[in-house]
Amino acid sequence: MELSHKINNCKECIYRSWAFKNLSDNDLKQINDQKKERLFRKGENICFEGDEILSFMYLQNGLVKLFKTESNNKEHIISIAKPKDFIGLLSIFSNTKHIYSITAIEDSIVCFVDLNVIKNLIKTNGIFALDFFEKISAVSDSVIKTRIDINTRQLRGRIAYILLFFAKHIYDSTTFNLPISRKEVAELIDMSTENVIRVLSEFRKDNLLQIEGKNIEIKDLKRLERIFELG
Amino acid sequence: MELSHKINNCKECIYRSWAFKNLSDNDLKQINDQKKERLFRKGENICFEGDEILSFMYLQNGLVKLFKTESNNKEHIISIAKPKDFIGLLSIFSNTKHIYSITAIEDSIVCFVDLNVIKNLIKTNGIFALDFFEKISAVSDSVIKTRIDINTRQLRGRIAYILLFFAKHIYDSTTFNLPISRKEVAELIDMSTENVIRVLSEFRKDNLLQIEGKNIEIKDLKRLERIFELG
DNA sequence: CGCGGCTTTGATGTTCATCAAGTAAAGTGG
DNA sequence: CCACTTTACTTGATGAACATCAAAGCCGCG
Repeated sequence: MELSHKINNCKECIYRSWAFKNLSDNDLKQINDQKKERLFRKGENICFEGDEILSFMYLQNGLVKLFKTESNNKEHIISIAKPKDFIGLLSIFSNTKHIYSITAIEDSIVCFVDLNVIKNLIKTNGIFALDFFEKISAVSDSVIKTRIDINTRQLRGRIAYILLFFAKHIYDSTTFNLPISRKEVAELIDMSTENVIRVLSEFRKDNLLQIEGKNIEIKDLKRLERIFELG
Repeated sequence: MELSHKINNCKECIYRSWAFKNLSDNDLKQINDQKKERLFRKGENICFEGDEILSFMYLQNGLVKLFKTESNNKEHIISIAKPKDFIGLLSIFSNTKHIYSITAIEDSIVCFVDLNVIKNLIKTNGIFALDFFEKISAVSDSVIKTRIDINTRQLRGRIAYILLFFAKHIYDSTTFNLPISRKEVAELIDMSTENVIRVLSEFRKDNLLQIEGKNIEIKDLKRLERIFELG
């Protein structure tokens, strides 16, 4: 990952196409003048449950997890956000405090835009408002869809899901380095760590996967997809 | 329920406070002129998965369920919407077709507003845009939170959840008529119909509930809440 | 080097879905 | 309105899916 490349001008930001394509130079300047970019190292916290929401947060690069700490001190991962995702979900409009914690699971660059600036743009630029909501709606809908996909399946289907998720949506390759621990996989798809490991081993023995620590190669994509489909 | 009372003027609609409080008389007229209200009888379908999205739908009265039909022809209920909820979730901004089906589980009045009128208002009335997104964000966030609440609990906790949901959020009473069948409860909280019945019987035997068919009285709210908390 | 957290495998018991079978309730057509 | 059919409800018995416990190896880190 190229982290030394610091984007200083929104106008030239490669992610501008996202929801900001219809901003005038003037509106864009509003964002550019006060936005802050920050690099978070793998494992670093970006925000905590209960923190005041001050910014709209946009993931430029890397990978982060949204999670909740349960009463028994266990963590439950809600979703994994990838580049171009806005992070923090919709609570930024309906809450004053973050309802989830966010941590980088790979070195990540997050762009912070003052929430008031965004709100002001929504008020004054109708085209932007629609573009913007189209995008953030898609993210929220996909979180709901994912939770259902996971919870209506049993263990093998869930593991298949998460492997396909990383292969297709994150790394666009059948070979990748799993960015999270077995324990975190468990927290993400609601199963025990032991069973995550067991099912992965089973898949390896069945020649579906090749595994060396965090390094995973999907050797039979078709069959893995079928396991996902069948639940 | 008073279904003969047809609301003809948005200006006097008791639900106007919702997200439409800051509309000028002129803007309100735009909505009023083309909105359509319709009564759906218990069991009637409001829309199907795959239908084109033409309207913003707002539940004035009654109760509806959002669900998906799985490949094995089983239904999976995503959420139950109550009066003042907009129904259809956020997909209305990021999709052209409904991703869930919606059916009335009690006689319900739904108000349909042409989606283009809403989009136009978002474009031209910034205050409205913000009010509006604040409300619909809250609904989406609550769907996500609910799915997590349910799926991180085991059977007794899930049944406790659903009983408390109806008692607190829908009927505001510890005595109520369960509007859905045991089977639908099962589809909503991801468990088998038999086990829904079993846990309900168990709660009855433990003097937590009194049950006569669909009629349920919560006799020990505190203990039910504790069961929910403990999972 | 040693400690704590992650990983792995096996053994055990719990939770839960499924199957079966019967009763009650709710539609449906004559 | 009644016989008939279907759908909902209920309970028990069984086995599958899964979490939990236990023990040991591994790895990174101070």
